[in-house]
This record gives sequence, structure tokens and C-alpha cells, in this order.
Amino acid sequence: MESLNARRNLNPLPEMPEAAAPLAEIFRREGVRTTFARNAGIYAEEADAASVFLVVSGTVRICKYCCDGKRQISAFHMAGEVFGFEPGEEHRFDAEAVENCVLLAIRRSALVAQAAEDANLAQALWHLCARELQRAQEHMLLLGRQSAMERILSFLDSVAERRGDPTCVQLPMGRQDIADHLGLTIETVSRTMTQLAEAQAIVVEGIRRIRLGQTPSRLAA
Amino acid sequence: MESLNARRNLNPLPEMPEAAAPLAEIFRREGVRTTFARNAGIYAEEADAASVFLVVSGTVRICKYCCDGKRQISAFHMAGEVFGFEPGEEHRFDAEAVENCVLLAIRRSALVAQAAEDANLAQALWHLCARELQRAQEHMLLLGRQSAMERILSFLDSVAERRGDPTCVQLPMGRQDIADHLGLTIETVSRTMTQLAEAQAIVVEGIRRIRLGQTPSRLAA
DNA sequence: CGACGGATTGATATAGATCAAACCTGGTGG
DNA sequence: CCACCAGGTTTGATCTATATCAATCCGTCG
Repeated sequence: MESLNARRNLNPLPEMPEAAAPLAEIFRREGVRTTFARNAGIYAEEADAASVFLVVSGTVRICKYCCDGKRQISAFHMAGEVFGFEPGEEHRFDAEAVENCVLLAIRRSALVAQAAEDANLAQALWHLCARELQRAQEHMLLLGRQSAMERILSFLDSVAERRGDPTCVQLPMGRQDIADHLGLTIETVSRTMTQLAEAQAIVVEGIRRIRLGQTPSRLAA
Repeated sequence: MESLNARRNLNPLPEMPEAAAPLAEIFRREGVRTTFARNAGIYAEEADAASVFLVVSGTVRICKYCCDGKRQISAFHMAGEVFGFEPGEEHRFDAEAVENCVLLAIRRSALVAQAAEDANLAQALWHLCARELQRAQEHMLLLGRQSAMERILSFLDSVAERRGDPTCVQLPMGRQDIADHLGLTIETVSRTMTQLAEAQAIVVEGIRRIRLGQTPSRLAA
């Protein structure tokens, strides 16, 4: 639809929801441009939560490792999204670059200080947080109650939607990341996708380029 | 209408974290006391998000039903906790009374209006939300990556902690609610608890009264 | 007492995990 | 220009934790 917008990345900020305007303003004024290479760590669990980030380009994963090495990716953040803002002094999750990323960083303390003065900003912050919570709750439904096939389909749909083109997904992450986000193994992700392809619910145009069938795909599967 | 039905709350409120002080103040001043019987609906998905609630006593479950009737309980709220505050105009989840509940209700619109003036209050709101998000993220790890036994143990621990006594849990909810919160079936919850009892990790003192072993219970299991 | 709504236990089925091998594909160096 | 390598991915064979289906049990309440 609006593929034009996607091209306009010459300048600083990607689009953000209007509610986040005061926040965007701060990033524009104070943001420090930082880049992270594919798979680089942005911050680690228990690290000082000193900065808050805005994704300019690329994709970030927020994840947690179990004692036994299992990993759960609670969210991916893409262009225009803010992450790393937590109420405590320490991060409780890791953030890592899924692909090469450009981020803007601002100091958390500055943000908190300004929010104490500026009710508009404070409101933007809770909107941000509430949206994240909403996603998290939806994701719990997926993790707790959906089959592998349902998980893959909703994941593809949601990425397609976030990316703007509802018929074709360009996945920024590999299969292992998908598995760790959906609570599956990489083998199950792979098998399920081939099943979907055989059932013509999707077309695998490239290992990371998936064309989605019409919405009835869910019904068919 | 409120002037007639409203019984202002004169009694002390349950304890709340200090960060929530401005919010607590509003509930104290404007909260309308409401009661809900066991299993009563408090609000439904897509209902107008007109009120925000503080639990005075009892337990509330926040849940969502799949098309096929499966249910996921994303959270339980107990005394001192606030729920029902969402950024949109509509609820995206159901709230139901797990047991007989006393709640205080305030108007969402009033809250939003005051938050626009009072940065302190706005801050309290995002703290509230951030804490909820944090819980949700921890819960995703549980749903995505833990075994039935690990889930039951963390659940019991977390309820024990919230209730104040780390060695003995009084469960306000039945087995089906636990199952729907942990992404398991009621049979698996039941079987796992008997296994834990056999392994002496817990003692089932009554169907809803569980004594917890020392923390090494996790290791043993 | 009898009945009803949880809860537990039992027998079996199965989706997804695990272990293991083969298969791309893009990059490197000969 | 091609052979080779390495990472990620797919496929195959099997195992197992948990779901499902079906009784049975237990405690509470009329």
C-alpha cells in the first residue's frame, strides 16, 4: 500500500505512533546514533539500565536465557520502536541485534527527569508500555494455547502487518530466533513451514521471503 | 448515579507499593466500592473500558478465550493491585472474579484527565504498567520454555511470595484456573502436584493449602 | 443420604522434542 | 572458475512429555 514511506529512510527518524510524539522529539534532540553488528549484544540482563533506545533501522530481539541455556525471545523491535525503558535500575532481559542495526540512544535518567515535569511525556511513556504489555498478553495466548501451525501463521501475519505488506513477509531473523520466540524448536518451525508450503498456505520465495496466502490460510490449516 | 450507590471507602486500603501513592490517593478519595461474587464477570473483552479497579480483597483473573473455547489466564490480581487500565477505549481481555471480591472502581476518564495535569500520577501509571509488563515477560519464559513441573513450582512460589508467607500457599483459585494460567491441562496440574507431593517437595495440607519445601525443591525435581 | 462439582487416577494417543544426517548457499582461496 | 568450507536449514527416525478420553474419588451442601 504505502510502500513509498518505506523508502524515505534518508533522514533521522522512522515513523512513530502520534501518541509517542513527545518521546520522538527527545530522540530527535538528544539521541546519540549507535550501530550494532548482527548478533551484537546491546545490553545484558542485570546491566545498568542507563539508556533507552529507538530503532532507526534493523531489528532487535529482547530475550532471556534459562539456567539450562534455553532462550525465550519475548519480543522483536523494528524501525520506529522504543525499547530498554524499564522502571528498575537494572535490565531484566538481554537485548541483541538480530541484523545490523542503527539505534538512537538517550539517557534513561534524563528521560525520567523530564517525565516528572512533563505530563505529556509521561503519558507517552505509559502508552508505550501499555502497547508492549498488550503484545505480551497476546503472545501468552499463543504460547499457552496454540499449536505449532497456529503459532507460525500468526507470527508471519504479525510480521507482515508490521512491515506494511500484508501479503509478503521479509523476515529479518533466522529460524532459530523464530523458534525461540514461538516456544518451539527450530526443527518444528522448519517442518511446519514446509507443511504450510505443501498446503499452499504460503509460498517460500526465498529462505527469508515468504508470500502469504489469503487470510483463509488459518482456516484451511 | 454514583452519589446514590457510591459508598465511599473510609477504611484503609490494602498496602500498595510506594510508587503507586498518587494512585492510591485517588482510589481513597473517589473509589466506589463494588462487590463481585465468585465467577462473576467484571468486564468483558470489547466492553467499554470505563473503569479502573483496585482489588481490596479477593482475587481477579484476566483472561482471553480462543475461538475454540480454550482459555488463557494472563494474570491474577490480588489485594492491593490495580487492573483494567488500558490505553484503548475497549478492553481486550475479560476480567472475572475468582472468588468473592471487593473492588474499588474509579472512572478511567477521570484518571486520564488527572494524569495529564499531574506528572506524579502519570509516573505512577507507567510504573504500574511496567511492573505488569515485567510479569508478563517472565510468564512468557515459563510458557515457552518450562516443563510442567517447573511451571507448577514457580507458580506456587510466586503465589506464596505475593501472599507473604514463603512456606505455605493458600490458593484462591481452583485447578482449572491454574491450568489455564500455566498453559497446561487440569489433569497435568493434578498429576504434577501429586508427583511433587510424593517427592516431598510439597505437602498438600488441603486441596487449596500447599506447604512448600525448602527452596531446593526446584533442584530436587 | 444422595448428588453434584471439583479433583484425582488410569489408559492411550499424539504433537512436538530430540538425536542424527543430509542439504543448500554464499563466501574463500587455490 | 571451481572446489571446498561453514552456517544455517531441511529432512528423517525415534522418543517422550503432555494431551485426551474415561472412570473413579472426595467433600460439601441440600
